[in-house]
Amino acid sequence: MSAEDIKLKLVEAEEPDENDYRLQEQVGFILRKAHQRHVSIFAAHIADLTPPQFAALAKLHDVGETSQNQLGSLIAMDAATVKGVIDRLKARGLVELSKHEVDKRRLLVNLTAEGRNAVERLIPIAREITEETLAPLSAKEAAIFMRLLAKLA
Amino acid sequence: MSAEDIKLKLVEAEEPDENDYRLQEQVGFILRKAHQRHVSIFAAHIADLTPPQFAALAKLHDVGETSQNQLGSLIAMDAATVKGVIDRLKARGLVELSKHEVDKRRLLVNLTAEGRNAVERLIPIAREITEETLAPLSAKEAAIFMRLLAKLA
DNA sequence: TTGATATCATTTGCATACGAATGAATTTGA
DNA sequence: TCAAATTCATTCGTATGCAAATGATATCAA
Repeated sequence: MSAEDIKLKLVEAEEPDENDYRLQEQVGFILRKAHQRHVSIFAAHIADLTPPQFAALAKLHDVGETSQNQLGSLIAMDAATVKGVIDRLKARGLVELSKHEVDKRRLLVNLTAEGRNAVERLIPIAREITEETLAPLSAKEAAIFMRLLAKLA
Repeated sequence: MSAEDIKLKLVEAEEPDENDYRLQEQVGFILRKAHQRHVSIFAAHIADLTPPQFAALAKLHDVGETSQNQLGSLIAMDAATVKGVIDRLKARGLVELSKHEVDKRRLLVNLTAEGRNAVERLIPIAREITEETLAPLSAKEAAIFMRLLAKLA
């Protein structure tokens, strides 16, 4: 093999052909699919709430009363998105809103009794959802995966 | 320590307290955040296309003419979603549609010359997006992560 | 052959998700 | 103190994403 051939081979190995882009192997694409699969598993276990709605309820259960924006930042939703989620939870009587006495800009969000009951009933199911989502991995693999995923997010 | 205490301790270790559900540690939640981060990186590099739109173009570039539904299954989009994506690409002149001669139900999708130019120009950038998305991981970690992520998706 | 099924595409309705613009209230800093 | 900057929330527009219903066409099976 000539020096030229070797160089060619190295270049091939390092720089993939531009015409050969494998969508199915790109992180973004697989991340999107993994997320889709999770949402589907979630829906199969909890039909009447979406993952974002449950996230809002679970976080409220965890931290108690918060402003709408603050809640949004805790569950990674921008202001516009969290508003829609909270509006729908409010319409269903799972959360209630009130005005902050001191800072009149803030809208405080709280679980209602019904909302609290719902979260507490659903948390065990949410654990099953996590388990089923990770089911394709062994316990060791799952631990490694979660560590690396957290670094990416 | 009494037998009762030991049993209590074991139960605590195996069955997490129902009141202590850590949203931030659930796969679904982190998956959603990782996906959000990727979309944000994508948008910073490619402002005029979304990841699904690019996926459609890249896949068309890869496989050539396909029916709309077939394309959808190749890029993990249901019929309703892929229709919207293709409609918008068509409106921008990046793909063109035609009817299948034999099977009159099918709508064939093709890249236009402009669409082909766009994909070929963007593929190197898409590689950078993948790289930046995986940047928090070492090369070894990234390889492991991709293997495990693929198992989940 | 034809009736039951299945497939392809479309439409509607609902729920994220986010950028950008707006308005109200608060905080900062010169 | 008071004008500028920031924060909180809302609204609008656009783009996925999916369930369910519908219509057209194609395939299968009795």
